[in-house]
Amino acid sequence: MSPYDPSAFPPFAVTVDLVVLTVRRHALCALVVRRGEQPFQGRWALPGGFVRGDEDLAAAAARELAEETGLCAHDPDSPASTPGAHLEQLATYGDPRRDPRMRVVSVAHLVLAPDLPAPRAGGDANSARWATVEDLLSQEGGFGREGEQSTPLAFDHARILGDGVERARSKIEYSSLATAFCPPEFTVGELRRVYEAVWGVALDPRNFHRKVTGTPGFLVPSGGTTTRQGGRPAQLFRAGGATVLNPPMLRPEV
Amino acid sequence: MSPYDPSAFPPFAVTVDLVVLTVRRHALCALVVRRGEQPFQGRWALPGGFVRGDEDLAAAAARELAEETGLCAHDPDSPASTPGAHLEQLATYGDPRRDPRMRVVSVAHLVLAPDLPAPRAGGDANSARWATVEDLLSQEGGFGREGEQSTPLAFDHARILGDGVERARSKIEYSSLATAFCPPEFTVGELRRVYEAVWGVALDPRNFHRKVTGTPGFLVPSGGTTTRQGGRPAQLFRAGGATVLNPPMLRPEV
DNA sequence: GATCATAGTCGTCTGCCTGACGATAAACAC
DNA sequence: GTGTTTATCGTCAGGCAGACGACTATGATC
Repeated sequence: MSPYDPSAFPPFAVTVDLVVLTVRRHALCALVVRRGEQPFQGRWALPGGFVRGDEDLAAAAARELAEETGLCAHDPDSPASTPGAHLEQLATYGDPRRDPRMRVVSVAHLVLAPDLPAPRAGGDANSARWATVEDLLSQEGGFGREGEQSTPLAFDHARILGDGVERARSKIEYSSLATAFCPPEFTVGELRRVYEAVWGVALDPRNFHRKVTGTPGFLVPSGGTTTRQGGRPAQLFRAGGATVLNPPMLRPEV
Repeated sequence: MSPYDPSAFPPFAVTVDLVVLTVRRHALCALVVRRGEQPFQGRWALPGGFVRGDEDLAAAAARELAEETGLCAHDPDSPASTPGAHLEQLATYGDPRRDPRMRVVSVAHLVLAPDLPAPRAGGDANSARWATVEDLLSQEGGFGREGEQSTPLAFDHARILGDGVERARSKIEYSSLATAFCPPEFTVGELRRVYEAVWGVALDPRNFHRKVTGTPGFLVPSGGTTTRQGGRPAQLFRAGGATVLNPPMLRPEV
């Protein structure tokens, strides 16, 4: 058979889905959009869309991210534009029955962003909002506290979200990525609250302070101080050049 | 526009590519096949092929693996068949120009296998062989020692292989996956040689022994001993139930 | 202004883990 | 037997982390 025989490579639709995580009010939150069309019409889903014919996967993810949030993604693998959020490929989901309409392979991406203003609705999404990961992944499917209908996420998005959250929880152990959740300048306490929100545990402020200030390249003092968290003024830091944390910052065991 | 408008989702071909790693003669080796057709005809490439229309990604990877090696993959996410090799999704590569013929998105998978007999040729591959990762990733493109032509891997397969090797190097730090390179029963020394081959470093036999035998659930004694490595008989072990190593087994720093 | 609550920062102590390395044990080759 | 190889146990010092005491500097409250 000819290598161009179409029957040799059944056509797939390829999409990108985004797990956009942030920390708001001491809770790990994900961006979800309400679906405007079938299937799963009216249900919440991860933002995403089709990859264009001449577009790289990371570019498609960055485009969708900008459409949904206005964020400019910073892909470490590509020449950096304005750094705003961390973007990395997460995993690819291709179960033949994951979309009832047709064969869709979705390349999920993970975005870690600082706390953002209210999300703006994207092109084909009725509305977008932040929801706590806890609500989204609870057995009932979430949003109880806000009075929303308690439905699980569309498609296999709960699994994708779970994978993204686990990736984030694991990556902040041995990388400096937790700073991606922080504004450009932040205090040690703010960084600690990021770890606490992502891991869902309480950390000792004194040991945490010793650890992060003692890890070379993790934090560099920016000179100023702030009192926006109350209490004694805290020193302001920026993310240092280090990307890997050695030794790592291990989660407390259960 | 209708959600079924074909122009909304340009068709892609979806393939799986395999990074099959093993340890042979104290060296980390990867499985490569010689391409029988254009493009890159005659060049070495990672094994792989098109995903079928009704096939899951992991199933496609397991099928290609069986076709190339006869190995039965053990995907931890799916109900285990005969455990033979570890298989996990690695990453997805979708640069629009990575295949000159058409738009191909390739979902790469990583396989860790014990030392195998000589590979058997797959369906559309002229021949298959093991090559050391060092040779494959050297600037010249490899195979100098064997007298082969010194050409780099086809497509973007050098990058995929590099990503797979780095994943393997990193994963054996904090998981028990190094046992996937070993036969069902193995000695501490054999396991140490796996770490040494994958990381490319020498490890202290005494500290290594203390570490792996002291990590709960990593190794369970199988009762017997062997002297197949020469010297004093060594106790035989099987892989224990633990999948994560706590505390991890960190690579020595450079 | 004194007091309190809050948050940040510096130290101490102890136990665990690791790297370096000495010593012994049990096989094989000669 | 002697030497070589590999396996295994032990010791010791240094580093790091968890637990926690102490002190500092702000705003809030009385």
